[in-house]
Amino acid sequence: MSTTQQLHDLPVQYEPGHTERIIYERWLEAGIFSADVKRSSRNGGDRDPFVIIMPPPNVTAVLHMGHGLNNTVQDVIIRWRRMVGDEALWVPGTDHAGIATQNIIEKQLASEGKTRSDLGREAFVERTVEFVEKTGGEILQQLRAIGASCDWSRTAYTLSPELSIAVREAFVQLYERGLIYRGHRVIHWCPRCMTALSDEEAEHAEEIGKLYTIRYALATGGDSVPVATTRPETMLGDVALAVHPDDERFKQLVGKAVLIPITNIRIPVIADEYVDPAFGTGIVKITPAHDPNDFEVGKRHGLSMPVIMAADGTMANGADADSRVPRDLLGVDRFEARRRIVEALDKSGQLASVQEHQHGVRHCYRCDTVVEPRLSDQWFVKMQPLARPALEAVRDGTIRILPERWEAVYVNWLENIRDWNISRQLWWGHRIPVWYCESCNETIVSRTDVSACTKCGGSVRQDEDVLDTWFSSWLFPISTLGWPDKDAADLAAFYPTDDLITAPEILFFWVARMIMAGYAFLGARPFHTVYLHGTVRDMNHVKMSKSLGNGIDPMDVVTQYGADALRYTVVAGMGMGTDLLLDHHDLERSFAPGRNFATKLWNIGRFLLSNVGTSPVRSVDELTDAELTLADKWILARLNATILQCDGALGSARPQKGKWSPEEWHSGLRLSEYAESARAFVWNELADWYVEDTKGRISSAGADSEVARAVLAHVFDFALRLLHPIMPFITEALWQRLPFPIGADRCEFLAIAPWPLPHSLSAEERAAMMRFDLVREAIRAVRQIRSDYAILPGKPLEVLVGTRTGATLFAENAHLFAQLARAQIRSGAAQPNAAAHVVLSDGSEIIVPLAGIIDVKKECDKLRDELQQLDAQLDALSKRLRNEGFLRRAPATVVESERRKEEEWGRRREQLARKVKALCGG
RNA sequence: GGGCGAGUAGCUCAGUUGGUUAGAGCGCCUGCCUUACACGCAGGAUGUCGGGGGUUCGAGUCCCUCCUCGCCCA
Repeated sequence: MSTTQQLHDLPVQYEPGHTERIIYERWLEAGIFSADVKRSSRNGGDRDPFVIIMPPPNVTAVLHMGHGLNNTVQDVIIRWRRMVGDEALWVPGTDHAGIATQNIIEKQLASEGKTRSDLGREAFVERTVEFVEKTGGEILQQLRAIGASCDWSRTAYTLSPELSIAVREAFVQLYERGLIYRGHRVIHWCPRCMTALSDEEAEHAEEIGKLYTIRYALATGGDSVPVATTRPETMLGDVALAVHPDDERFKQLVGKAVLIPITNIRIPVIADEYVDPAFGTGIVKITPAHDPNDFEVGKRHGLSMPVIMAADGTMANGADADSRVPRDLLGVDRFEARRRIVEALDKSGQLASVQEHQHGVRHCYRCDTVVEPRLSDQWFVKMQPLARPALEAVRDGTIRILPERWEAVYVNWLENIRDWNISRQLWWGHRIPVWYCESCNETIVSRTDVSACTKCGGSVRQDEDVLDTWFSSWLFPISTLGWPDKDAADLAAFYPTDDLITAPEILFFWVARMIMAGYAFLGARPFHTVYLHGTVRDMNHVKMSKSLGNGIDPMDVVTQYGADALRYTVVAGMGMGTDLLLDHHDLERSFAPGRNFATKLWNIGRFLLSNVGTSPVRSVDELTDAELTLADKWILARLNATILQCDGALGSARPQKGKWSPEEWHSGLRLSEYAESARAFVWNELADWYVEDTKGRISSAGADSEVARAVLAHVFDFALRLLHPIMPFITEALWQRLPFPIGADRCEFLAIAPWPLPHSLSAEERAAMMRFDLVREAIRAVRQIRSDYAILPGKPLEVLVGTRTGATLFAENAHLFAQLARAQIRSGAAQPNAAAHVVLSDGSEIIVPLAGIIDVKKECDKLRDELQQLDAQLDALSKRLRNEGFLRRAPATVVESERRKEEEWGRRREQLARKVKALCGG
């Protein structure tokens, strides 16, 4: 597709499937997505680097609309910066997704009647690697189809050898700095995934459960003590009952002993501030191994901590449990055990009551299984010291979070941060780089594999567990650029990066932790902007997901309507931070905005091709003021205004002084406004007015035809540049076919063509815009009359413009009336009662003689309505202008503009009143 | 229970430090196959800015209060 040979036949219909594939290939061949360290200004080059690190999708994922939206936003931004002239780098990658991937392989094995222990660790990992190798790249391939301009040569993978070095380095460094430790405590455990989870991975859900009140008999006989619990099965692990020390009701109980129902194990009643006297009966059971709060109570009181459940959630006698679990409950699932225990309590009369009870229950974020609190040994990251700089960076404007309201959520989380459990009892992931000596119990934490104890030379075994996947992804901005290699060229050229674009759901999981890692390992922010976009939902506002069956496959959309249609729809439909609503039952309707606009662009292109042709045009720079028509000046001024609007909506790409000033902070990345500005210009101004205006001019040979061709080609060129980041394919396809001035310094691709530069509007341009706007108002008035009286568009009309304000202007632009309203401008008078009348905002009048058709009553009603409305407004206005307080206190400029308004409105009112009198007799 | 946020046209949302007649897209209604485009063109309708109170010359915008909803964290 050099420049001209394919121009001649622009198909009637745009064919995205064909065009997009070819164009993407051409971009790849030209290498325009690859960043060069030498061009980065941090490396002595002449371009500012602009870097986005992609939130890595799961390696096993296939593209869904959430990815579609996320990556479209990133691509829009990176393409914009590339055109501006930055050394743009968008690093793609995938994430090994420990739990999710392991679950897939385990499911496969289950269908073969096997478990992972049947295979053994090594074979299991091997099989997973094979699976990932086969299917892993799919989502990145799909991203190419939506136009993602990533630097594929830098594709990263969290489990690659390079990134694994970073993971080990991070672990060892933090350990050496005392920020990683092994802890024995109650953590969140998923009995289905058979692994520990971090606080963030155990999601809260409000549920209606049951609150059981159970009678614990006093060991001395006599009364029983009522205890409320939502999890009666944990009773088997009780080591005490507790009351609040100040609770007068139960003071006499403290120090006495009670018997656990069913097992009759003797436990004490203790006093602890933790107990909420208002909850339940005011007496709670203490099960230190199965509740984090009870664990703290247990530690305070030196209680034993019997574990009464196995890892898979079945009842079992674990550490310290002796034989607390009765034989008939051994191996029984926790929920079944709950049912049986409740039944037994009911039979023995120890179940006092059962009430409905709303409470928070945590679920595994990967499989939704109810999480079980469980006492175990895990590795933790001490978060408070890491959080401090991350908090400071957002507070002082080093990093901005958009939309701003998420900043409070971020701050709130970091202020109450808790230590991060990074151990996962999985096989798929980075194995924890810790070895334990079998002889002397030494713990060895090492960057390299250890084969013998460094202290006694004894044999060692490596920790069985792997690290939380987020422990590798929190390093992504530094590890993908080469850390921990301090001499890595990418690190020098491209770190810190610029924007991080993701969904709010992973603000804590990932974003906050990346910021901490940036400061912890490189002492610098990983990026200056966090852009959190909304969620894709269906028409009932339910989050789209494959499993719910309300998903949309972006690839279907690309096939049917093209990537540009998808991208435009997504960008235009998504205000800052707002959700994107799409109808999965009606793709056509959902993506109509993008598809329709793409078609519109295509047709403008077809018009240009057939009317402007392909031969070179004059350069707009050499067009003189005298050559340009009012319409030319107007569209050029509007183009300039549109560039300013787009730039304004996109905002400052980076903080000018290192930190974001409040103005910069609030003005950035309003992508939907940028899209709407560009669209409105192309459609409502260029196509609806200017293209129509040029039709007559171009078809008649002569100098003016050349002027119109030049302006048309120039304006469309720049419009395509403005739209390219949003709709890269169709704009590139059209741009390649556009006529250019002879000798123009033209890039090979629109994708690397310079972003338009605006200038500030001159007074002359402003005047041209105002005059043309009046012409447009007049033409609209004629069209309105046409519509009011149902006069077919093709039927010519006569328009009388009288001798008032706009008359000369309208006469000078008679061709516009002819082209845009099929109206002939005439001077002279008409019988008032045989014509339709419109009084324009400046008092000019449009009179269309319509003898025989005119409905005088209708005309009068219309004019009287307008007059009445105007009078009401003038009333309010003059009241304001007679108000002492207003005149004294309002700024002079406001008062002045109100005065001017009164004058203008007064002029129009006068004209309207005259009209009404002439036509309606009063 | 704590924190954050939102209620503006049928729907999704803009509305910059208070200052025109409160806007946009989609949808809706009417007419039109006007030689780039019916995936289009032209015209049109639609708001007690959640309720109440206050500050002010002036409130969608600031303050108080109530109602409704959402999110995050216990």
